[in-house]
Amino acid sequence: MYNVAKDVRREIQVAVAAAIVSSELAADAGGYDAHEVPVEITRDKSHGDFATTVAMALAKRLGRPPRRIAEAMAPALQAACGNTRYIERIEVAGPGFINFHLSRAWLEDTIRAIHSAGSAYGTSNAGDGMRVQVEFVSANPTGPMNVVNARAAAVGAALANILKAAGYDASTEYYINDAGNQVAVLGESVELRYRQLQGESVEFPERCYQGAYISDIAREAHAEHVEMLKTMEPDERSRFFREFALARMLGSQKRSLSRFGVDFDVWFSERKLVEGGAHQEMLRNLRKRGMVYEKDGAVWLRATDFGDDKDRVLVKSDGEFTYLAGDIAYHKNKLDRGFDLIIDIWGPDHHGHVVPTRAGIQALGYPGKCLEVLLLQFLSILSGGERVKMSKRAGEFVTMDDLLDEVGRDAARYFMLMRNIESHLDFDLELAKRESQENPVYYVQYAHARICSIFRQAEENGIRVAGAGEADLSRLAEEIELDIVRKLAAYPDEIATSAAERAPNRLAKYALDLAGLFHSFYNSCRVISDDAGLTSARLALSRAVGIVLRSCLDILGISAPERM
RNA sequence: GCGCCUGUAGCUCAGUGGAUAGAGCAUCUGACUUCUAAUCAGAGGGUCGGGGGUUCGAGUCCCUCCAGGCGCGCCA
Repeated sequence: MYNVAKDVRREIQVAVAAAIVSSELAADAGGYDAHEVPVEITRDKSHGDFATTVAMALAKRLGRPPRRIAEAMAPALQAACGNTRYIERIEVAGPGFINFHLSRAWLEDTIRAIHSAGSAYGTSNAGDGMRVQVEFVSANPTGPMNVVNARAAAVGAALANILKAAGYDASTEYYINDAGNQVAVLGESVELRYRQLQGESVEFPERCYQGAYISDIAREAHAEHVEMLKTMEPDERSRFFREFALARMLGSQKRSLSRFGVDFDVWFSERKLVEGGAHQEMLRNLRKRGMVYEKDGAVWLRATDFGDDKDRVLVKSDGEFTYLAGDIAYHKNKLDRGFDLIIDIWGPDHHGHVVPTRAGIQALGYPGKCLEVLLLQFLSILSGGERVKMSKRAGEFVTMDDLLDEVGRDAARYFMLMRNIESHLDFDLELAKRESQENPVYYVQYAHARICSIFRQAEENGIRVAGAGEADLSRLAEEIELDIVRKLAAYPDEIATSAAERAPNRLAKYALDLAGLFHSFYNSCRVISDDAGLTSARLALSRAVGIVLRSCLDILGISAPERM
């Protein structure tokens, strides 16, 4: 009984379906499958605990007003209440809602369910074990991790956790762009700085990476390999700088991500893909399917067959593969690994690649819906009320490490997650640092710390903390107490919805709302009092809130401190 | 020109076709002899960018217009 709301929903669905069949509506409605009955937790508790809009949904089919339909079902439903565990009474309201008022049993069962499920509470099999890969960040290894990467990291990691909690078989992947031209430019940039360090007067072209980190790597190369470098031939030396710079950049990126608390199941190297001949294989496959043709010395993909507005070049007239070809080969590789669904998180500047890439996998014979691309909007950093100017080319970017130094992991994570992914995010550095009521991350963490504090206090006072099974939960009678349990009961739904909508921000909002309810409760009700029975019940409630808050914070990648 | 995203309270934003559109901040008024005041209680504040449409019902879906951001390479 981990998910009481689900049991309630089922009970209502069965009762409604039975009511339709046994009422005068049966002739017109025909059979009605219980699973089709829409049941939702009401937003406003004056409308009862749950409600169905089935009467509105049937209005068209039956050709009568929804309110009449609801009224026709009401007697049978009311009569059926006696046979259910949870439904106490029903009422028809508004344009045709049927509201279900439940007995307290469902709230008390919810608390007990949370205690027995512990950290597993909230999980479901909504995703039905679907194999999903989430690929995110995948930055070019040509500069340090920056704040845009940080948003992608926070969102991707949280999304993967949410999918897992909702019953998807999710794994995370980082694509290392180690094969492209930009790695050569990176090596060249470091080598030129190195030569400048040696006193040579060489020009540093604009196409090279301008950031100070390039010189840092050059200094490291000098410190560690100066003797060896002296003996190298020019070609050999260029190769050395390319590999050395690449290794240093990757190391630095992994270190930053790890500081941020984000790790990946798979680090996938583009170079390995190229060396394995994936591009040629893809091309052979497309040729066999008649999906490519030659024109102007290039090889073109028939992308227009799949909704693109023009065909796309896969092999340039100089014989090189395009970026798109690499992307298609990579996605073919992913799908061949057995994933049912690939979710890519890209920047909005790549949105033009979505249709061509999908066309590519469709041309290879995969359904287009295997690939879902989430376009994560960029963010601005605000400092002193001003937008901090960032330019990738000039190497002027607020780095992930700067952000971690400034505001810390938890605040950074929360701020990255609080917005809808397709909304621009203004990240206010001063606000994220402030330890005050303006800062939502501390608000949530503080609720958790408070709960821990209550249990410490209980222990010091020698109060025996009973399990939820023993506590007399009927003692919870305050409105705020019941509001909290209603919120806790909605948690599994909340995770499932966040997963289905790919919306981690929903869970961040949920955590904030739950914390708010708890703070309100804390200020109006004493948990530990002379009344042992009431104390026991309130401790059980507090523990349930603590379990759910911790679960939310874990999923979002934020720590749940025991003291603050 | 075409495509994608955004437009909701002074500010930042929630809001899976449902009932009287919500929260935080900011502003104002109150609450620490208390299990943590990084907290709470209360107040004010809205033509959901404009206009059409779809239907029992639209902030939500469709069309159109306006405003802002981004993208439209045999670059990556």
